[in-house]
Parts: sequence; structure tokens; C-alpha cells
Amino acid sequence: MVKIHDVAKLAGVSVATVSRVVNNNERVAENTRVKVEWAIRELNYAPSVLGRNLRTSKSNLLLVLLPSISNPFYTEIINGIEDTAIARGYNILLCETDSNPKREAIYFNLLRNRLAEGIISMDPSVNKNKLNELSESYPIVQCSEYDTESPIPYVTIDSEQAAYDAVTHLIESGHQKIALINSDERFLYARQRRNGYEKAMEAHGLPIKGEWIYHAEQLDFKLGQNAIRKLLQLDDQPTAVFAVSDVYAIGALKEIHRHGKKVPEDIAIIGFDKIIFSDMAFPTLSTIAQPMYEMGCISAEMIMDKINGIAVKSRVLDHQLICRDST
Amino acid sequence: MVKIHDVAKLAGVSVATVSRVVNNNERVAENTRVKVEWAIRELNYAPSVLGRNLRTSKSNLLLVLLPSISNPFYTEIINGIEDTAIARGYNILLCETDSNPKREAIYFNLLRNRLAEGIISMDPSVNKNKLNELSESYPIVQCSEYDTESPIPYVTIDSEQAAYDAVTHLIESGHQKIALINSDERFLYARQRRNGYEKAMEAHGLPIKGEWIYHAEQLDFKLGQNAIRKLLQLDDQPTAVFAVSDVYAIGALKEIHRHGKKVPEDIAIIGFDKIIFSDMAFPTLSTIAQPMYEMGCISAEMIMDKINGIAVKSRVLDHQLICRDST
DNA sequence: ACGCTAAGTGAAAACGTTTTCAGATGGTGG
DNA sequence: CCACCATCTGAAAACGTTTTCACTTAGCGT
Repeated sequence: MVKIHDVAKLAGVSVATVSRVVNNNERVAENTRVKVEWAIRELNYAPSVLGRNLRTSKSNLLLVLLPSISNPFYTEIINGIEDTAIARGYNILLCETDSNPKREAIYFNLLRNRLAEGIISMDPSVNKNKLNELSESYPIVQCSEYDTESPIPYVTIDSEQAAYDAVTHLIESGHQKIALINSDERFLYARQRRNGYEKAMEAHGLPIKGEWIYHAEQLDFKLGQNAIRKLLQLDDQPTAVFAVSDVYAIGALKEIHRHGKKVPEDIAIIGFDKIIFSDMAFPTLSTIAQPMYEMGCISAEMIMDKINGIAVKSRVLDHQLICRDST
Repeated sequence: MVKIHDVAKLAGVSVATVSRVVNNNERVAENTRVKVEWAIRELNYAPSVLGRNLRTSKSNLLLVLLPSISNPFYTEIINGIEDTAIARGYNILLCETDSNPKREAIYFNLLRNRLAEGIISMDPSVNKNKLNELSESYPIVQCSEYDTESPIPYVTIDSEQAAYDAVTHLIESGHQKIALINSDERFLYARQRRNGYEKAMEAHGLPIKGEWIYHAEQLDFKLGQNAIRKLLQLDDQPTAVFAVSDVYAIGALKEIHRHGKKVPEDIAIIGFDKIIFSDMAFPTLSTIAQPMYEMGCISAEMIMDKINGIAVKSRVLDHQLICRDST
């Protein structure tokens, strides 16, 4: 493997000069520069990032923590992160925790081991205590999910307001009996969306029935189907459903069809996230759009700023109601 | 930042001994081991992977090259890769090329820079020449897409046979006019699947009409919709469609509905890949399943073996016909 | 002719590990 | 009491960069 020393020898200069040329950030005489550049080409030299990392104590690697890559909600965010990171010379290590603490520990260690310079956490099931403790020594930001009582900066939307808007949309379409398919209320976003749901119902003088609220433990289509199955067994059946994730909503859509009912005539349904498949469902799914790509970009900017010692502020971005055929 | 030297001092031993304890791979006396372990805990020491990487000339990082993370086909493969890699102490750098040569160049450089030890390429639009050239100096394997005349080992399925099976299934269901929604035939898998389609038609004495074959340039639902729109304008309309990707098939499904036709009564449809949403489509989509998780695991094993100088052989795995409601 | 500045360059240290090699120690058999 | 071996340990080199600091040289004004 050819190293900087070889280039220096061939070019008849010192390694310091080669380094200066490679990082073209110091003044080096024009003719020595061309000599060195020639030698680099000649030997097909590529500097070892291993040596550089050690010397500079930087890895230019970012950790992105997410529960599962198969949730399409994250894909656009990741695109934003990656684009932004690359533009500033960073690369990202995509880490699926599978909500598995052991996995999580492995990834946290990458930070302690200096392999990664910072973490963007999108995992709602992350160990908050560990994250807070880590954030005292290392740069960390949260994206989408966050912790109200932690100093870790975050970028997110106003989930409560978004849920309020979604439910209000259903009410304004004439619905009074509205069900909620929620995820585990361990997660802040689930609690916030439930609050939004309840506030919207109350604001319009509508009753909230416990049996209309379904809790799914994980993010899986099947659970959206289960929810509908339960709801259709009730004596007092809802005429509309607000699902806190498109994934549930699409499962629900499917199950409603299976029962021979029509959307939105018999049951209207609105989802959350505007995942790419929401447009391909039948009928197309009304939903709440989050600016996912932008969230990714901003969280990447934030973590890189934090790494460079720049103070960052949390951001709450705007959401958007997308009315399609399911409502 | 506490380093090995500090631990050594506190424990009253040399750095060599600490290193031995950390890598618990040499015999060190039991009582010095406990002393060192105590000191490590006391100082909350974590070895710097930067120093280690330089010294050992290993980064334990794998590059995974894929065109786009939003294609759900890749997610299961990635799961397989990641699980396998982690089990052997490797981490993966997920790289989206977006079929952009500039991006590709950046990622290839990570290999030349020793940041990554090897590449698993799943990108059909990768620059073959560059990949072949690189593979002479660095460990590379291909997953799913591959190059027939390159010595780079791969893991894949028999796309031609799979396509043959899919089309035969349609024929056996009584269809004679079968359309093909294919991707760009620059890609090997597209050419293979077209061959399978044609062979199945010929084997059953059915005519192949050029107007029944649609080529999509990218992997996007919309193109599945476009395809149907074109096909429904024909005088001689097909009664069944074989789409080389579930993504096209789902778009097609949607567009068929929009035209007031029923699946499978008016038009039957079969996809390819068994992506997670294929089960959520209405009706559920018949498709060809690839052992995606296993493909991920195997390609990870292959690349790590290759890195360690172990010879590896290409693998062709079994596919499976999944009959659901769309046929 | 002399000092002074600016520009360009190189020697060497540093980054934090792992690993080789040799040395120290203690026990054992003759 | 000696020689020998086994076991454990430490000093120091090495990995490939970047960066500091000091040095050389050339150009310039006096």
C-alpha cells in the first residue's frame, strides 16, 4: 500500500509538503505542488483515513439510531441526513436497534470508542437515561421523537396540533364517532397524538369512548388490521378512524375491505406520516405530512454544529394536512 | 479522554498488559487481570478504535452500496447483512448512490482510503468497469444484481427461472394475453426476467406482442400506473400482467382500479420481490419471493470471508412462487 | 553590505493502540 | 546449588497521518 512517505520520496519533498498538498490548505509553491500532484497520480496514492483519524482525533462518522429500517417513515429522513452529511464530509452509520437494548449498547459504545463523533437518535424506544448520561459527554440530537425533560436538542413537529388537525378534519367531514389507533403510550408522540385527538373531540363537544381507542404495541400492518377487527365488533361502532401512523391506517384500510365495507362511505380513515405507500393504497390515504427530508437535513446540521462546538436550538417544524380519498 | 496509558498507571502495570486484558486473548495472571479490570471500571475507560484501527490496519467497516434506501426490497437484505456483520464485530456503512456517479465515486474512495474493508454492491446501475477494476485490489461481492463476465462473486436467485414460473402460473390460470412490465434492460435482472417471460410464453405456444411489453426507466409506482394506462389503450388488451417488481405491480393494481376494472377477474397481476406492502395491497399481490434476509446474511459472510483471505463461491438461492388474491 | 520580512520547506513529535521480543521471576528436577 | 523451563510482564517499535516549530532562501529597503 503506497503511503505518504512514498509520494514524498518520489516528488523529492518531505511528507509535510505532501500532506499540505493533499489538504490543499497551506501555501506551497506552485511548482512543488505540481511535482507532488504528479507523484500522487503516478503512484495512485490515496491517503489513509486511519492515520488521519488518529492524528486528528476525528472520524467524520455520524451514528443514526433508528428502531427499524423497514419503516418507510424513516427513509426520507435518512435521505436528508445523508445528503447533508456528505456535503460536509461526513458519513453515516445507520444503526437499527430493533428496540433491542443489547444492540443499542453496541452502538452507544461506538461513540465512546471514538468511532462516531455524534448521534442522531430517531428511536422512540431508546433508553432515555443512558442517552441523557451520554449527552453530557458526547454530541447527541434527537429527531422526531424527543424527551421533554432532557436538554438534548431535537427537531420535530407539533404532534398534538397535527393530531388535533387530523381529527378536526374528520369532524368537519361530518363524523362524530371517531376511533383512535394509537401506538404504545410509552412514546411521547403517542401521548401527544392522543392528547390532540381528545382535545379535538372535546372542543367539538363529542364524547370519547374508551373502547374506541386501540393501542398497538409495535409498528406493524397487522396491528392496524387487529384494531379494525376489534372496532367492528363493538355495538356502537365508530364511523371514522384516526391512525397515528400510515402503517396502521393501511392495515386498517385492508381489513375494512375484508369486511365488505367501503372507505370513506362506511368508515373514513386518516393516517399520519405520508409514507410513500399512502398514495398507493386503495383508496388513497388522507394523512398528515411531516417535512421528513427537511427534518433529516436539520438534524444533520444540528449534530455537526454541535460537534464543532456551535450551540444549537431545538426546532419544531410545520406539518400539513393531506386530504385524499379515504376521508 | 482517558487512554490506555492512564489505566496502566492506575493499575500499576504496563500498557501492554492493559491491552492484553482488553483483548482478553493472552494469558495474564489472574490477580493482575482483576487489578486492570478494576482500573478500567474506575476510569470508565473505553479503548479508542482510532488508535486500534491504525495499528491493526483494520476498520471493521463494510460498505453497502444500494441505489436507494426507499425501495423496500433492500430493507430485508440489509437486516441480514447487519445482523451477520455485527455478530462478527463489523459495522456497515449504508451508501445510497441514487444512481449518481459522483456519489459512487465518494463511496469507492472510502475503500481506497481504508475506511472500509470491503463492499457489498446491490446497485444495478453501478459502474461495472470501475467495480471490476477495484475488485482486483479490494474485497467486493455483489448481491442480487451481478455481472456475468466479471470474476466478482455474487449471491442471487435465478431470475429467469423465477420469471418463467410467474408467467407459467398466469398461463395455468387460463391467461393467454400476458403483458410484461419490465425495468430498464441495462440491468441484468431485467434482461433475465424478460427471457423467462418469453420462454414461458413460447413454451406454451403463446404469441408475444411488442406492445405488451412496457419498459420503466426507474423504480417508481407511477411507472406501474403509466404502464397500465398504456396497456388499456390497446385494441388487443392483455388479461394478465407480470411486473418485474412489486413496486410496479402495486402501482398497476391501483391504476386498474381507477379504470373501474377488477383484479383478478378483469386483469390478473403478479409481482416480484414480496415486499412488505405486497400483502397490504388490495387485493393481496401474488408475487415471487426472494430469500432476502438470507441473501443479506450470505453476502455479509462472503465479504468477510473474502476480507480474511478465504476463497468464496457465488451462490444462487431458491425463489418461491407466492399465490395470493391478485391471480 | 546589512538586517529584516515573507514565503516555502523539512525534521520530528504526536495521536492511541497492538505486538514483538527479551527480561524477570519462581518453581522444579537433577 | 545449579540449570532449566514455564509463565508472566514491560520497553519500545510500529501503524500513517498532521502540525508545530525552526530553518533556509530570496527579495527588499536602508
